[in-house]
Amino acid sequence: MTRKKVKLCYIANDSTRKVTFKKRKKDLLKKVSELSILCGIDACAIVYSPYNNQPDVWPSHHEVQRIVSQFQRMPEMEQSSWMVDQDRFLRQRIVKSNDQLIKQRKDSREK
Amino acid sequence: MTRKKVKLCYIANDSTRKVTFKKRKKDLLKKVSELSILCGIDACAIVYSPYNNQPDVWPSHHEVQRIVSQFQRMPEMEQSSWMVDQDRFLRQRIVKSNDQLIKQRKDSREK
DNA sequence: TTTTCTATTTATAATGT
DNA sequence: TACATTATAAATAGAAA
Repeated sequence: MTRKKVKLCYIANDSTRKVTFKKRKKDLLKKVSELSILCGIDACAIVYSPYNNQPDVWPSHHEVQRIVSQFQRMPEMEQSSWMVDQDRFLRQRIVKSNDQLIKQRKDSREK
Repeated sequence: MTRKKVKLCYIANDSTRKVTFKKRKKDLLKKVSELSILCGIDACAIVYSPYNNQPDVWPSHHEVQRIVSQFQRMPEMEQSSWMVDQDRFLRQRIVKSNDQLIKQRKDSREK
């Protein structure tokens, strides 16, 4: 993208790929942060890599958990708006169950 | 950032904020995609907004589910390596519980 | 309102140390 | 190997349509 318009495909060279990863990951997380602040919205990113056992995330691990569970409460089917009014009872059970999990994790941390 | 070095804080004006959101969200998801392709890694992003009921995500909803469940199986406490060997039973219960939730959702979809 | 334009800032690939 | 520099590509804020 500079000195040469890079082709968007897997970087074969190990050290080049690592350097690119580190730089782009940093800038990506910065962008997530900026979007969230500028627009006052919830956003998160999770980036796995062979260089860390743990993924790099934005914002904190804890906040990602919150946003992710919000995401998981809205099953894929709702997107296409089939079953929207059906199955309400079951979805409520899922939400409740998720809340319990979150509480469980919280308790576990505090222990 | 151009014509003026914008201050990194909540954009008060509604229409400006919406325009900025749409542009930056598009570019953010593009960046996630590029990082993933260039470096051959798993990454995902979830962006909520008041403009859509559903969050904007990258990659597909289904892939985000996969990455997110990978994330959730690695509790926060493991990061700081306190309680790593403690509390194993409880964590297993959480994982199991989570698996049940996923199965529940799957069943719900298939119903 | 939303889209297009563009001056300027930001990101970044290659190179240097 | 990792960090600093720099020339160029990409993103973008504000204005104009």
